[in-house]
Amino acid sequence: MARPRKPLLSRERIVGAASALVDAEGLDAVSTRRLAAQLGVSGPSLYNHFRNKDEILDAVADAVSAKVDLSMFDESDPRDWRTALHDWAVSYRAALTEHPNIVPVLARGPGRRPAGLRVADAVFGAMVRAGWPPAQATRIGALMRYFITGSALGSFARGFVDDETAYDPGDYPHLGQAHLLADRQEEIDEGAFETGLRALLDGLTAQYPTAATAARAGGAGRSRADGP
Amino acid sequence: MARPRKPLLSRERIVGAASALVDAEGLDAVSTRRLAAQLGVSGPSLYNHFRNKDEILDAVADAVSAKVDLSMFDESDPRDWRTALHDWAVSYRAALTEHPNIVPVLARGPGRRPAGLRVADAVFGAMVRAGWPPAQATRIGALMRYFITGSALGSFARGFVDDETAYDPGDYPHLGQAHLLADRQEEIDEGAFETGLRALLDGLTAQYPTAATAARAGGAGRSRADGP
DNA sequence: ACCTGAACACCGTTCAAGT
DNA sequence: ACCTGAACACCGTTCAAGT
Repeated sequence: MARPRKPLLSRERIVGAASALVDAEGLDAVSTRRLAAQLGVSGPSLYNHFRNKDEILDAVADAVSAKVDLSMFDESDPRDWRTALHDWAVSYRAALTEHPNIVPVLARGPGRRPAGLRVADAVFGAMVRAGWPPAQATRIGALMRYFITGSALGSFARGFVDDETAYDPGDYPHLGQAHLLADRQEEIDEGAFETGLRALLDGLTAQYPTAATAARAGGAGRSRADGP
Repeated sequence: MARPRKPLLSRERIVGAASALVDAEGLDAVSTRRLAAQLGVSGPSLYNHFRNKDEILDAVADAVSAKVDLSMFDESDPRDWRTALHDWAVSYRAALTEHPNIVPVLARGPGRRPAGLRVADAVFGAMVRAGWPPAQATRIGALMRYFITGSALGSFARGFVDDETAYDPGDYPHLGQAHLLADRQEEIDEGAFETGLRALLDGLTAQYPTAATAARAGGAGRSRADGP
């Protein structure tokens, strides 16, 4: 065929097909050859649009980040950082659990993908506006990410086998009911997420700088070390 | 050569060589052929000891779980669940950051690997002994796992590029200092972990059932739904 | 610029054959 | 039981050739 008058491919089409393949069959099922076949082209064509396969998967992950709702950081009272952080975390987790197979890629870090950066930017900006010192705002963005991606990645309950004999009481004295976890996977993971999120927000609320502690810490102003 | 009088391989030798390869060159560098070459055998020999490559990587991950210190759950005052949970989390994270390349495998879930199960068993048992209702103890084990593996997996700072021009202020109004994060990776990730761990423990302390709430919740005793 | 087929250097896994 | 080489059906990526 050689070069067609109108390009057969685009980054968007490739990312769309790759997303569908990841969702349907998992990360391991994505090969450049299979992906190209679904797009009706030959394997090497993809390399006109992406440098390599990893870049395609990064773009798939970033498309998920792009779906995370960030409006709560603009619209709400900037002083109510707790509610905004809560609603964002729930929205973020929902976006990830809709596409669980790409989470390992997404969890590799936010720093090089535009939508992931937009998320980091929004959280950091909102926390600073709410009165958190910049160094703490950086930490909050990071630790929330840890918890959210960790919960989307490592389904705790999914890891257990639905087999009463799998967990020998001699080896695991407290796991007598563990085989029941497999059945109630979603409920348990969601309960753990909610309990953890509440604990995190309660704990952060307790660390929120009052006027007194802010005055004690103040004076130096924002330094180079406060990031990002 | 065919069959030697003394086996050339063992599961332990294979796991050891695989661990070294993962640590030195990353997950992608592990192929059955390279691994076999380092062990002085041909590729298919591995299949006499493991069903497939995934099982080898699972065993590598489990070897890391086996290094997590669990003694705090036996030795300390069972009422001091907070200190035990803290020390365990620090020990767990330390084990993971020593072998960051295997964390994606480990994060897939604890349910099928013996050392991972031993960890889940110890945490669950200690929380129940400390007075947490079983359903909450399950959640605590899960949410702590989320946070710890999330923090080991997705280094927040590592994701940023050390390039002042990489973060356009038009796109990311609050990320003016983001390129500085790359330099101070370890410090930032550790600070975020510590801040988050403290927040989680503070928040859980606030949720710890007092005698009053325990009495209110009591009566039914432990039910099938409390897992695990 | 954007596609193609051919080619290179790999993969994971199966299997019959050897001791 | 435990290793081997050969073989199968794949990979990601490069590159010259085509329009």
